[in-house]
Amino acid sequence: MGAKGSQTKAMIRTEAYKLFAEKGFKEVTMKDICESTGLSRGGLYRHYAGTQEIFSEILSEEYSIADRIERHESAKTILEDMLQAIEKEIMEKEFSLSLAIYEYASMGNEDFFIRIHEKAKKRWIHLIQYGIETKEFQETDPDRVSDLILYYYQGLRMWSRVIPFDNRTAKYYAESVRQMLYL
Amino acid sequence: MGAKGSQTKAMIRTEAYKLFAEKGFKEVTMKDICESTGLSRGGLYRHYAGTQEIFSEILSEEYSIADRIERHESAKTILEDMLQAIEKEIMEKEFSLSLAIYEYASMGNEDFFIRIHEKAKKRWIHLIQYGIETKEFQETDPDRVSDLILYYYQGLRMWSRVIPFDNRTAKYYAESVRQMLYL
Amino acid sequence: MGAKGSQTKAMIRTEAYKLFAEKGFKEVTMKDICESTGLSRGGLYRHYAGTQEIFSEILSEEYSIADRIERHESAKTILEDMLQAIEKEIMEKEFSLSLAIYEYASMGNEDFFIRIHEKAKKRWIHLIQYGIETKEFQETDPDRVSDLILYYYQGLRMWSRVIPFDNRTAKYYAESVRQMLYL
Amino acid sequence: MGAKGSQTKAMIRTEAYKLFAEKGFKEVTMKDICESTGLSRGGLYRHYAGTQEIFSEILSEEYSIADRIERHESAKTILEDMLQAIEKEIMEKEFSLSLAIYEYASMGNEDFFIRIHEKAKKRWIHLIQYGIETKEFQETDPDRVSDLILYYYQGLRMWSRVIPFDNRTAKYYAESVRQMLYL
DNA sequence: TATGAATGAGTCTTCATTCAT
DNA sequence: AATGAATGAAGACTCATTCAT
Repeated sequence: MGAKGSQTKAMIRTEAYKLFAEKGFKEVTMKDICESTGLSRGGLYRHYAGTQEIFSEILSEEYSIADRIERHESAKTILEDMLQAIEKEIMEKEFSLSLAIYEYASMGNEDFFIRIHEKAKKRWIHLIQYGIETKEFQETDPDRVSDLILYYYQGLRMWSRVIPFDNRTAKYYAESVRQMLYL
Repeated sequence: MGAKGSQTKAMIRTEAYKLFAEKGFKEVTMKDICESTGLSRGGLYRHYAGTQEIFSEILSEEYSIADRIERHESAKTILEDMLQAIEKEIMEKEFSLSLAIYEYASMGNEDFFIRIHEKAKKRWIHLIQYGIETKEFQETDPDRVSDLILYYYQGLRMWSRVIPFDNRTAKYYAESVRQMLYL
Repeated sequence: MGAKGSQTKAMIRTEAYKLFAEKGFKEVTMKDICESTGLSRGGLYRHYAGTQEIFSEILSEEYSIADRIERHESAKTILEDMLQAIEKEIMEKEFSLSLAIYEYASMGNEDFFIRIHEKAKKRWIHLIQYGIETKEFQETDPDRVSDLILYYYQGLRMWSRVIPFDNRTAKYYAESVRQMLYL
Repeated sequence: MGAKGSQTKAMIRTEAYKLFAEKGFKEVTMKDICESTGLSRGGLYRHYAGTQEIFSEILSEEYSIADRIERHESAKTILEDMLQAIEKEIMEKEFSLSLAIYEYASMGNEDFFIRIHEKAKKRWIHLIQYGIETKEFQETDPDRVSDLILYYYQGLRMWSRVIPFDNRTAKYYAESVRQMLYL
């Protein structure tokens, strides 16, 4: 695969991302992607064998970005950075793959998401424990609180597609997390 | 519509429910429902014009049940009843329409769900305010806390389809809500 | 078949007539007729085995009426009566079965229409010959002129469904026929 | 669309023409056309979205041919050419789209035919006026006579599908028109 | 006679996928 | 690499027709 090929693949992913964000996973067809990219049937199939393959590459990209979050000094700084990132994501619902991810996961691709979820949970547990150690956070059960933080976030993320949010809703999230953690 | 007709319709809904719970909304076809019910194509269409119609009748049933929750004496009793109902629902994921509902809502049927959500939120706000008045609950912001309770629940409900929960996860929910509210 | 039965049949024909006039023969379904008459599927089938059967009975009625035209004294009087009847029919296009008849005839029922046409032609030839004898009409070829009169009429009748006529068009018909025949 | 594509489209039109001529518009299905052309369902739909689309392209071809009739020197020559073309068409009923056109027009596509009819009428009126000027034709009302010529032709054309014509019938048409026009 | 539930065949339409070019 | 024609399977939907009641 030469340089041109990987450029085309990247372009396909970019276009497909928009479609998945808009319509979820199940409703996007190879035909749709042909039309968005301007490629012919055969041309598209040369790069990707189906929507699953495209979507799973998009996800890998997504989550490798999610992993890139770096560590700062204080637990508080890290927390505030994370909250800010989440708030932004919730409000930019037009770019959210939440429906697509959920559909995809429900179609027999649970494993990938279990792994993602476990990773995310570990990160939160880590952070909470660290904050407790540095006396920045309350003494709480890190396992329980990370569950709350994660599923609350998932709930928000999902329904932001459906329910028109004012930014109060996103603010509440940050506030609730702070109340759970800060002294 | 005679007795036989409405029996058949009820049977169709029962079978369709299982399919929607299993595969979500988009993936269920009229053909699937034919096969599950043992009806012919024409026979099914005599009763329902499409999956949308069946699903929306199932939802109406569902939510009219959800509305039937009555009021008890103390805020605490009501809360515990609600938590128990939720816990049960999360663990019985095979009966959950969550994916189907989410897909259906995302397909241009937002209004119905906004209304449902508003109703549920009002119910929680009411309960929280009532608990504060009776000195059973802490002084909190009912709006914010009800958001947390609702979206956390939605997140759990959704991902319970995908992530294998131990009952710790459901217990955490109840515990977190209690911590947010009780003195 | 009791009195009630033949009443129901007559009612079915009346309703079906409207449908055939509106949509032609091919497009009318037994279901349509059920709905128009308010009868159930089984109820309708008890009386008629299909749209063909209904339509052919309607036609028999139609043409037995057409045959009922009586003879008057002078050729001129008879001609004027015929022209008037035709003019009326052309303008009342909403009651015209022309499309339905044409479709029906083209579906393997030619014989019936050939007979009808031959009868009509004979009638005109007769009239023209009679008029020539009584010196009311010009000496023309009755065979040729009756063709003109009949097919011109058919053309008008058909396209009156499609092309919006002013009554000039119908008047022209009468005028042309008069020019062909009168001295 | 490459050369192969437009060849296939032409082939589809050719085959569809035969079917429309044989069965009218309403009775021809995409499946029929698949079978005639030897194309698969998807293959056919790649070129045409439905019978309407195919038929309307066939009509455009038809009538663009009809428009191609050129002007000659004398009114008489032109008239005789026209009559000959018409006579030929009437006798070649197996190639006549008359039923199909009539059905199609009656299904809400009146406009197209009104325009066609108006054009044809204008052409006849022109010719008649020209013939009167050149003293080749009698002084008649061009409007009225063109109506006669056109609707007589339509009537003939239609019923030639149903009634077995001897060529006398077609000859009569020409003769009648001549009698109406020539001195 | 009449009802309306049910059947099954038929048509429409869309897609994933393949393949010759 | 890319095109776009073609396939065939799948699903939606409609109807004529039958049958138990």
